Amino acid sequence: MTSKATSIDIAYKAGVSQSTVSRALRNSPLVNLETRQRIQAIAKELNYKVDKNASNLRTQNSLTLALLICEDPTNDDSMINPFFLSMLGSITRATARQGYDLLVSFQQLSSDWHADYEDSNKADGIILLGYGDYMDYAHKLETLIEKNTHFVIWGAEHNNKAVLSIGCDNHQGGVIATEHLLSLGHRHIAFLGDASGHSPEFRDRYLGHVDALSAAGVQADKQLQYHAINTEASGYEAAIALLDSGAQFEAIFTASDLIAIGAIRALKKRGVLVPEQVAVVGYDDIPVASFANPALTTVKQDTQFAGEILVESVLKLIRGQEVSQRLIKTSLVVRSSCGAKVDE
Amino acid sequence: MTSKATSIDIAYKAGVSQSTVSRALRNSPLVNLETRQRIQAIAKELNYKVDKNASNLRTQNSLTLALLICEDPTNDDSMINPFFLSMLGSITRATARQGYDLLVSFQQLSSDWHADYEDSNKADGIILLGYGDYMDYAHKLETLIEKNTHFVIWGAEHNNKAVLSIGCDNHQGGVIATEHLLSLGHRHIAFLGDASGHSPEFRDRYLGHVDALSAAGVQADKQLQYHAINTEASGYEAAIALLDSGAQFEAIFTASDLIAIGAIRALKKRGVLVPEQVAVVGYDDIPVASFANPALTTVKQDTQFAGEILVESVLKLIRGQEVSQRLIKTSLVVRSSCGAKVDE
DNA sequence: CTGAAAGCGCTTACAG
DNA sequence: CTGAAAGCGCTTACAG
Repeated sequence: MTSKATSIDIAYKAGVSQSTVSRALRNSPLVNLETRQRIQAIAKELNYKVDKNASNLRTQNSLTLALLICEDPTNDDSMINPFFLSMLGSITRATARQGYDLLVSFQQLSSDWHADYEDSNKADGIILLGYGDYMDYAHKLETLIEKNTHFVIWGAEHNNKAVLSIGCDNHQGGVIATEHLLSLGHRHIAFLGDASGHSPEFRDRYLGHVDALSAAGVQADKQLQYHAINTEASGYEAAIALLDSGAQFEAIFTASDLIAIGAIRALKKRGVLVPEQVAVVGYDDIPVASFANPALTTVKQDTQFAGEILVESVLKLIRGQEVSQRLIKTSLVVRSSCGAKVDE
Repeated sequence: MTSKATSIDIAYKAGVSQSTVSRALRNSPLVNLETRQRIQAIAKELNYKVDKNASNLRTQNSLTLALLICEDPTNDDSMINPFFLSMLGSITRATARQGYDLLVSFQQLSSDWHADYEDSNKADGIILLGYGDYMDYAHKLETLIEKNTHFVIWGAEHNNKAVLSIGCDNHQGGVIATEHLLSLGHRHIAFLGDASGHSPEFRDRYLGHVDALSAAGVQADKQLQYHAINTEASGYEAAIALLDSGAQFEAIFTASDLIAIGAIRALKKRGVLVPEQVAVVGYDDIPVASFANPALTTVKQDTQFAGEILVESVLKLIRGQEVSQRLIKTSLVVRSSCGAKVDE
């Protein structure tokens, strides 16, 4: 292996000073165009790449973003929330488009992640993707704020105004899902998901659901709300409990697709036809949703767009520009699980 | 924001030289234990973190790995191969366990990715996750080899011996899937997937399939092999073509779960019962597999283990240790789509 | 338009 | 056991 070329090697070959090489490679107009091109040609020929560590050290930035995915301790290690996986994809792409690199890390709630990345100059800013209950790590957020870390957090609006959050409008998502079921004539609509506030996103979906019912003159029935966390198994159990309660219902709105898929499995197990006897609407539009049987009608969170906004926002923070909370609108993807007519 | 503490600040506070601080923080036994602890305490108090750029520049390594996921141009942007997503999760974890950071990037075949990461000292080594046909970028691999980049590639064994590949034993996977179907009494088994060699992994699965048939005294029927790429839609089409051919078959083995899910959709559409009339076995055990209806019997690639081996291998390469090609055994996950008896 | 020089914050021989 | 010093490879004021 011939050792890597440095700017000094190029300077030598081009017969100029190392400073000029550095300027030329950054395409500085200070350098004579012809010299600039000659230097760039030599750099290319020697397969030269600027040493990131050296330039970062000098400029005190890293052109890198860190993505911390905070895992739900209630989930087992092996399975990551598919919704986050979509986000990961779009964030990766958005980051690259902005000329930044992306450091990815899964974090246990327990570990000492706060601030490490920016303090060690590994990243200029941090994007946090976390499960429901941000209260659990409020303390860690405090530390981040205290240290003036540039970070943005995905999810519900935060009560600490120093925290910039970007998220989809969960209330609105709950509204459109419920309005859709109402428009299909359903009046007894069950809700499967955590409505306790432990998971602010789920709670907002539930609140949207309740508000849409009220707006239609339907009183939400507390007996039709069953607790579920974001897993298929939990959705299954919640639906079984609902079924066992003997309550009357013609539709189910779930706080997530995973819950919906579990619920559908429970309904099938009990011989209940979906959507003929019970209509189901999920939330997230994860890839599985379209493969479910029947294909799941669901509230789509635009991960593509969300990833872009998230990246754009941290970058603004880093550059000291104005940024503000932002709620992204959701949309309904109508498939067959709700009983609406669609071409397959 | 109080500006970040440096080792000099700590030295000042501890009344020692900066060199001693540096040694103490790396826990060098050269430094008196008591002094060492005092320095570490001060560092903690000041929330000091070693500047990565400075230490990397000095030591000429980055303690960072890069994961390049090469996307299949035949797939649309939005959907990443779910199998890769699992791998991403396990690689991220394995990397962290080794004390390394992980840079993640999705790469278009077209772009100029080769070597950038290691040349610019952003990463010490590279893990490549790519779709089927590595021949398409053989040239880029050449460049990597030429530059003595430390990299390992996921997938089929490579004909260039300078390339280290780690992968699951696709031939064996094809064998166990087929043996299982044979054991259930099926003799006319269709194969859905690319068998052309354009995708070496799919071809090996096919070859395993053919060999298992031969071993059982069954002649593989070329009429029962239909081309499909790794998407649900392609699986659907292949199954429709198979159905339309009028050929007789009681089972289908597909080169991937996505194909299997598409095939099941096609079978249902045509009123064919799975598994009663046609048994289906997939490949990958992606998360969707267990939610499919019926739940998919499939060949599981142990992503957890694979991620660990992949990371371990690049690290060995980086350290100049001995490493060799490695084939990881697959296992069969029996669910209901094959008609075998299982408790649900 | 170009060059000499300082310095980013570390690590590590070298000397004691 | 500790310190003074060099140097990793850049970028960028400063001087011309």
